[in-house]
Amino acid sequence: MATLKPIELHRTGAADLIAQALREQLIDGELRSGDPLREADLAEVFDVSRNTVREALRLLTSDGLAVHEVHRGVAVKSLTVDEVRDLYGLRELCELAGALHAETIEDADLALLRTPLDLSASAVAAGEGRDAMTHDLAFHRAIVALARNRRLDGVFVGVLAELRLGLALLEPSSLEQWPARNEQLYARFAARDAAGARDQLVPYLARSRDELIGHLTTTGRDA
Amino acid sequence: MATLKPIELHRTGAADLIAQALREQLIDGELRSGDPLREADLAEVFDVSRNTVREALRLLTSDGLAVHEVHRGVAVKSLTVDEVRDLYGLRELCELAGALHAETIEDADLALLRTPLDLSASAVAAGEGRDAMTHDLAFHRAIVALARNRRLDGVFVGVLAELRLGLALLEPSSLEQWPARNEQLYARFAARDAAGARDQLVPYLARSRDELIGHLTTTGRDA
DNA sequence: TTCACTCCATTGTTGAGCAATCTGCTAGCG
DNA sequence: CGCTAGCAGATTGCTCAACAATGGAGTGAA
Repeated sequence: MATLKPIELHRTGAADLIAQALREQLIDGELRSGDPLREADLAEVFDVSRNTVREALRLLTSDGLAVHEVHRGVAVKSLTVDEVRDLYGLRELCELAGALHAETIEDADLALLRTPLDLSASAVAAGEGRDAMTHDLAFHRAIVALARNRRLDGVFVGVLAELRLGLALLEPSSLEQWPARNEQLYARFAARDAAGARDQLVPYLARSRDELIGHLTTTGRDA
Repeated sequence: MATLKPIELHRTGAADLIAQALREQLIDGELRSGDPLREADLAEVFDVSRNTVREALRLLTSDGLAVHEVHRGVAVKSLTVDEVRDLYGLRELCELAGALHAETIEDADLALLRTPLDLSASAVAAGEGRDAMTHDLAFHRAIVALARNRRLDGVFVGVLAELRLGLALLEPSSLEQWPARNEQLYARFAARDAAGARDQLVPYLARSRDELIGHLTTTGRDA
């Protein structure tokens, strides 16, 4: 056994692949809130059977990214203002749980915070809105990961995925202030200052939330 | 329009019904961790097609109640010790979020805590282990509901559902101390004492967690 | 306008079928 | 005796075609 192939640890079926493809179209904004996801159409696009599409759609709906009404089909979820509020409440809970561990953060973990921060900043500079957001959210995921609770991580990625439904519609210009704010937040972690991180985080999230809510209420009933 | 029929607000398809039936068998302990869920068998039992069973199984796996390996099928999830630890960590987060609101709790909310408490106590007295646990968990759900965040509620019910996979295997005798401990907890809420509730809750959960972990490690590798 | 009805697109579910893959058994081999 | 290869049965992954059930849009009459 000269060389071993570590690939394909987690093989996935067609339904999972399609669900993932749809997820990516969601965060790219190619699929907008409210768009119907018709089984027959998707079956043709992905060249699979309708049954397989149905499985993929079940996955999306249980992720909370789509809604399913009997005999009326599946559509991309529309976030209401109340839902955004709840999502941000949960997001705050997750991130604060991570921030609690700022006291005892190790250098290796600090590096895991640093990397997406830099990537996000350069993406903002390059005008790559989608990448900027992806890396920004990775930064926050790294914060939550400090709590070392995989289940919590799972909840958080679910929250972010749903938030992205709305976040995808924000103007790119609103991203420009993020690097500076993230940098301030990072400084609190680097200083092992948990209370400071907390005090930084709460208004940060409140501001982000209000921005999204503002956008939702001006551009239309919901997103 | 003399009489209106308020039923069937949320109609459900066959797949949802089957998933729900399986969920109930899980909490009843009729299905134990590790049991395989074979498509053909279930299709015959529920008298539906294999495709419909597959959809139901997708739902269960995305609930975290079952695991799915490609070409090897679906089986009832086995909780590892690490997962139980993570689940309790998340559970603590949820319940503490609710306990924060003990200061401003209203009488109506207090009643919502009281009812499941009494139901649980009488179920324990009657030796109805399953009902006792159901109402006990409803009590804790009511605590989380104080945070008035539906998304948080959703996370919490998911956590409880997974925990029940292990909880179902506990001896009924270990339930007997619960009413007294719940009563103490309730007293803190009735006194609008958030800090007291918090100090009561943390060791409560730690004890419950250790009991479950102890059971897991003695009776077998995992649950 | 407002029903009532009809038609059509879409979903819900079935059943059969085949390829891919896993598992346990058996035969052969040292 | 132990070990490996390979065969056979069981199970899953996915497809396809069909039909029933439902919702929505359009049509026409009151």
